[in-house]
Amino acid sequence: MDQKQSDTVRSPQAAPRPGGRAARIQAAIFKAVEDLKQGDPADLTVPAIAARAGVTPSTIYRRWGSLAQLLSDVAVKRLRPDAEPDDSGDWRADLKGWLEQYAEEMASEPGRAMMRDVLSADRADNACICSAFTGQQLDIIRRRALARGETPPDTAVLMDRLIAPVIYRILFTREGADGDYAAGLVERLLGEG
Amino acid sequence: MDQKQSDTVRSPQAAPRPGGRAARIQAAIFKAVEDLKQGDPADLTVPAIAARAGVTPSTIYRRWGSLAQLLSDVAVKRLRPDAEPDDSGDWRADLKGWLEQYAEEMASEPGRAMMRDVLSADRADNACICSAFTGQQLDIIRRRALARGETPPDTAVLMDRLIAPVIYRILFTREGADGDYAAGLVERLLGEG
DNA sequence: GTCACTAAAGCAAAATATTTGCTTTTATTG
DNA sequence: CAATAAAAGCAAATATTTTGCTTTAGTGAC
Repeated sequence: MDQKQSDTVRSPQAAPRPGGRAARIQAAIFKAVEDLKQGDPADLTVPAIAARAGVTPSTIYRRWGSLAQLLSDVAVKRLRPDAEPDDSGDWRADLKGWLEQYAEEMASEPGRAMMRDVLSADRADNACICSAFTGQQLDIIRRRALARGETPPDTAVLMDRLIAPVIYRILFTREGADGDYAAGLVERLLGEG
Repeated sequence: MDQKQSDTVRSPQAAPRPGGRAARIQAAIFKAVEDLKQGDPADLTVPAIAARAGVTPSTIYRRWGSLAQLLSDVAVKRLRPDAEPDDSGDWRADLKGWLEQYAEEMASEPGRAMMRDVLSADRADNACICSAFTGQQLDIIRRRALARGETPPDTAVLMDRLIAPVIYRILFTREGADGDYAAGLVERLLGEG
């Protein structure tokens, strides 16, 4: 009861009826959001998105409940990794390269916007999903290392020592986190013995 | 131009005209927010806050620009530390105790709500301010240690190794961060040599 | 295929929230 | 104690969100 309409709003990802129309409309709405994100942020409203997607606003309110939740779902979709981390045979180098790129992406204006969107959703699920994506990428690097008989740190340690500081600085400080900072984190972690 | 009214909205903290009325009204509005936070979150609207504070909604919109910005300012006010960390003479113990308490506070439902509020503001300033508060508390502990000729880690290292992981887990994972987790972080950091 | 069934979309009216122009009040300054 | 200007009040104009009801279109049984 603390969540308006909580019983009628479903996650659009796992629609119980994913037949043609629902998917088509969701795609149109997501595309409209992407398009409108290019322009003035003040124009990123539910009525504007609905108009551009050729849909009525109540469709959006009924499916997502709020603009924040819709933006959050769009952000998660875009944050889903589209490729595995590079594999050079040297997991330390791969890890450093991957984290540098991750930091730069997240610190960029679009990256920051996506994080804000994910975090301002009504439900907290999406933030967990993003974190899981990140963990999966790290796991890929770790598994390769393990397969070669090496002993990379646990995923939890990587999250605490690499991901958390990068994200914290982006969200909470003016300095942010660039590639050099990220590289420094990896060096400090791996150079400890 | 990318921010509606950006030229007419000031930070209420640093009002250029802090004479009696402005302060009185701000206090009434902050109090109204605190009060309404007790009840159904759906009732935490600008008109409701204005009504309870005995003020017209346009006052709030003109001063803060949006509900999100107002909630963010309220959260920062409440996040400002009200006391120095305990001083037992043993900075390691003080650090651990302080972080345990910090983690519990931030992981609590009110703590999470405050973080969400701070991060969903239009301006990013408030997040930086919160981080600065935290840094100041850590600095107090560090300075005591330094005064006794000890060598605590740099503040930046404490932020990366202790604060960032706690906050990250609260924001992005289901596990969250309890006192034990926080204590473990301190032990890992200090137990390294 | 066609039919019944139901989830989801459309539509439009009602309810809320936000913005804005103008007036009034009240700190601040000299 | 005026003059000034910042901030608040008021109310009308906009914009948004919510809601009840109707229509459309996937799904599964026959």
